[in-house]
Amino acid sequence: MITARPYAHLVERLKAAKLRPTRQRLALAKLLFDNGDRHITAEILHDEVLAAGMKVSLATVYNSLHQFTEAGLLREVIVDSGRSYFDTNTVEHHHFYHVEKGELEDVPDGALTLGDLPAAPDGTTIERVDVIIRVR
Amino acid sequence: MITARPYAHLVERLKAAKLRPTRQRLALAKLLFDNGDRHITAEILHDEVLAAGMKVSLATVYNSLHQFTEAGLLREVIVDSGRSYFDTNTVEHHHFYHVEKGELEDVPDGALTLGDLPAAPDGTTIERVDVIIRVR
DNA sequence: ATAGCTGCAAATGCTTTGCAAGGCC
DNA sequence: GGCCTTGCAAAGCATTTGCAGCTAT
Repeated sequence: MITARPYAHLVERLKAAKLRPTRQRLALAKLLFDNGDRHITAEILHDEVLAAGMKVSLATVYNSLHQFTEAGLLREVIVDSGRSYFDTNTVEHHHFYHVEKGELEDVPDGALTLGDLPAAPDGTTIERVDVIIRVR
Repeated sequence: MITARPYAHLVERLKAAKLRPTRQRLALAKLLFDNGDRHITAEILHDEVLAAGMKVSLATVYNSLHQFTEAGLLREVIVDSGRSYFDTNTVEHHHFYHVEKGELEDVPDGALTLGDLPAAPDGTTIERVDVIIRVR
C-alpha cells in the first residue's frame, strides 16, 4: 500500500520516541517530517492525509500531534485562541503570524535578538519564551 | 442602585469610545478600569459582575469585551488556545504566563529589551509584537 | 497474547449568533 | 420614537473522551 519511499527513518524516529510505528502515525510523520519545516493545524494535516489517499480519523490526528509534541518531535505554537499550530522545527525560534491568512512563518535565525530576560516571578522558572510578530 | 462611587469618568470614557453608557457596560467598566491593571477572561469577569450583585449575561460580557477592545480600551492577549485574556493595560508591553495557574502578569517596564526587529515578510507590515514568557 | 492504538460518535468548553424585548438619547 | 443593547437559548468550532474493535510486537 505504502511503498514508494523509504519509511525506515520514520519507523526509527517513532520507535526512538517510544511510539509504535502504526500505519496512521507513519502517514502523518511522513507529511510532517519529510517536507522540511512546517507549521500546521490538525485540520489541515487531516485534509492532507486524506488527500494522500490514506484513512486517518481526525481524532487520531489530534492524538498523534500531541504524542509527537510530548515526545519532542513537534512544538506547539499558540497564536490564535481557537486553534493550535504545530511546528516541525523544534529548535527555539520565533514567528511571524500573518493574521489574515492565518499562516505562521519562521523569523530567520539571528534576525531577532532577545536581550537579557527578566527574572521570573517569585517561585517560578522560565520554561519557554515566544515572540510573535503579528503582520498584516 | 449603583451610587457608592462616581461613575462619571466611566460614562465619559464610554462616550468617548462612542459606546452608550448602559448599566451593563458601566458595571463591567468599573470592574475593569477602577482596579488598576488587570488580566481577565470573559468568564472571570462574568463571575465578578454577578458577585457584585449585578445581572449581566455572559453574551453581553463577550460583546462588551470585544467592543472595548475595538475601541482601544482593552488589549487582547493570546497565550492559550481555548480562551482569551483581556488586558486593561493598552500600552505595548510583554507578559509572563503562569502555565499552571493560567495567570498572566506584566513583565516590568524596561525589564526586557527587544533588539532590532526583523523585516516583515514581503508585502506585510508589522502590526504588533508580543513576547510571552511561559513560567512554571 | 496483550498492551497499545484507532475510529466513531458523543461530549466538552469557549465563544458567537439570531432575534424578541428592553433601554438610552 | 427610533436605534442601539441586552439576554436567552441555540448554534458553532476546535478539541477531547469513552469505549469497542483492531494491530504491532
